[in-house]
Amino acid sequence: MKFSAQEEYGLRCLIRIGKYFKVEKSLTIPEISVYEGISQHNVGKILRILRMGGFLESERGQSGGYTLSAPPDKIKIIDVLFVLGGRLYDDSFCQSHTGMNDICTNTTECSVRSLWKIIQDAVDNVLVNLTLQDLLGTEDNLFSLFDVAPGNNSSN
Amino acid sequence: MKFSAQEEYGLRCLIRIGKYFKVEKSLTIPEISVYEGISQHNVGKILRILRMGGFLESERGQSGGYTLSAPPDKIKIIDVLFVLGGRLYDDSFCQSHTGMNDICTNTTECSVRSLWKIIQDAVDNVLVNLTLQDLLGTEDNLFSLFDVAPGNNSSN
DNA sequence: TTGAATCTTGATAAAAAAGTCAAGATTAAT
DNA sequence: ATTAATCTTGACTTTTTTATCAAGATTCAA
Repeated sequence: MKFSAQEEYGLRCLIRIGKYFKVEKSLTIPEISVYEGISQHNVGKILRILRMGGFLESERGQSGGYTLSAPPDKIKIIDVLFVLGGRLYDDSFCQSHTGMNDICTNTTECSVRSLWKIIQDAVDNVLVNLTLQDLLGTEDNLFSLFDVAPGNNSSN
Repeated sequence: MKFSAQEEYGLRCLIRIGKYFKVEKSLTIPEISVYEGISQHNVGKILRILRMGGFLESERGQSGGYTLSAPPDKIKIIDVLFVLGGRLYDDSFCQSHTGMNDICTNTTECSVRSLWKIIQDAVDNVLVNLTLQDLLGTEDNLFSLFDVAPGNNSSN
């Protein structure tokens, strides 16, 4: 169970652009590349995905660059992650045999699918109200939303 | 955010073997291959991982095969998934700069890491008390553990 | 209108994951 | 002992994901 590089980099680029929303400054691919340590080509590729997903707007030309297509508190992280990396469990998978539980109980596949669905629900529950705005503040702000102690990295 | 094929197949193989635990029957690679529709070679590769992780025991020879190394209610799914596919977020990553929140707040990387950690915690919370035993029953049994309606596949 | 800076796109290359293969080692039955 | 059935291991091939490249299109300023 892993996040893809696209999810990691995509979210970082979006946060980076989001930090400049309130000063109405757009960011260029070279700028983001330097800030995030991702190659320009890769930044371009990732921003294309975010743009086509409706989260960014771009302007060409000498004074071009990328800006958010909506205020940070209107951009839902759950939607962003879906565009960047899909979902763990897609309901449509088992729609073909909804209610046919006699089949599902005999296949280990459906036991596993059920577990994936439960995990997906747990993740959705975390993300459902989370917006880009929540990721623009300090780390502490984010943790406090979920009652997680900031410095609880086990030992040390 | 995806589960790997190894996680999916590994869990299915483990559940399959677990279903025979109470009748004390071992399963062979060819049997599991047929049951789960996975090639024999791939089953062998996956079972090796589970065996080295301590969840399975194997016996060679003409009457050989695989059995659980412990009763299903003693095998924690969280441990199985860790061996099969690692974790979303590893605490050791940020241990090097615990408390240095002034750095973390300036890098988008740490905003994202914090989100990964929160999601990992949510998943752990689902898995912490889940054992293989819970996956051996019917689909309904599993859903009832988490208050999920069995037939809630949105529309249809 | 020329040039420089930018985004855009499809094709290509590199890396990682998944799956396959072949040869070997062990065991039990005959 | 011999044979047949099994697990074991490392190497190999294929597929998917990730990252790079090159050529093009757009915009602004001088």
